[in-house]
Amino acid sequence: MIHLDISDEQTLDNAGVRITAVRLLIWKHVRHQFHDAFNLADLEKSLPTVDRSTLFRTLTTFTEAHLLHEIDDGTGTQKYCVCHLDDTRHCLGHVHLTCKVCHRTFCLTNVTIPSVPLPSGFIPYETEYVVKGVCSHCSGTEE
Amino acid sequence: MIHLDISDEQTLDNAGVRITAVRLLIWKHVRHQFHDAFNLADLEKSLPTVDRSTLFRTLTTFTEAHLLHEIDDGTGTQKYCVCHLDDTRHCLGHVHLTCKVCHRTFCLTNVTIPSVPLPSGFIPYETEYVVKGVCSHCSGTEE
DNA sequence: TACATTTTGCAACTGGATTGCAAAAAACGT
DNA sequence: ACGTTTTTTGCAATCCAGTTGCAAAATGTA
Repeated sequence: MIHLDISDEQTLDNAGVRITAVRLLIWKHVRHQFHDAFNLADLEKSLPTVDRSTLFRTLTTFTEAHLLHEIDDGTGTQKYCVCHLDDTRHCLGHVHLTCKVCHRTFCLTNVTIPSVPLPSGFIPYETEYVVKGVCSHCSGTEE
Repeated sequence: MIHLDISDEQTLDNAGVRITAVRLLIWKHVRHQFHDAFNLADLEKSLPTVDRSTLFRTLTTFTEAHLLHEIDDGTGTQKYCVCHLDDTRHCLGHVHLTCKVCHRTFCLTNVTIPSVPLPSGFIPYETEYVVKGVCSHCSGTEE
């Protein structure tokens, strides 16, 4: 989870991620350019100077450091999203919306996943809750 | 959704799927061999006489005819499961469990997905609810 | 500065999904 | 039943996202 009042350098350092020129570039980019979930291909397009494998490894590093979280929205490609909340609730599990038209994915950071009764013996670790539909932008119902 | 009291031929016919020798072979196989979710690779292994592309296209045909439903359990490969209930609830959405150890996926056909408040303007179509954890078999808590 | 460690770029590879196309099978009209 | 049309199947090739080995570059450390 990131803090708004500290520098990007501090954010990486706090998360235990060694600072390099490339990592800082990538972090500033995902932090300021992407407002919803993005994937490796998105990042590749917008940062053509950095190699795909480096982007991939950096995303993995950031995810392990809890600067990003991974989303599996069912589109077949792994997506990532900046952890924007200070509390741990965010990364424990929240609802995601994915649009069948524009293929964008959004986090409902304020909605926690309702639990369901599980069969005895099954030990849960994490839950994925994804609503597929059409977003307000694509449905034309935006204000 | 399939009915227990009719023949496999009837099942395909009722679903509007033209009957061929290969389709009947595949249907009998998925219907009687797999008790939980399976993927294309599983089917390939157990039916080596049928080509992968045919299996793939047949799974697509069956899914479109609502004989199977697709599950995205986050393991990275598309899974399928026979629709075992007579009502429409089954294919509308139920909870899936996936085991991090054996990578098997199970349907909780009797548990419907609890709904959450959605932002106005978003039009929902379907919901994916997957609990990742360790199944009773792998956790050693089986009876 | 010299050396050790980590990160990066390149290229190659993996694995699952998917497609073009010709042969085989099934459906159809007579 | 026969030839004709349509659909299905098998094969091979391709696509694409993700991933890895390795040498070069960058960074950290004495």
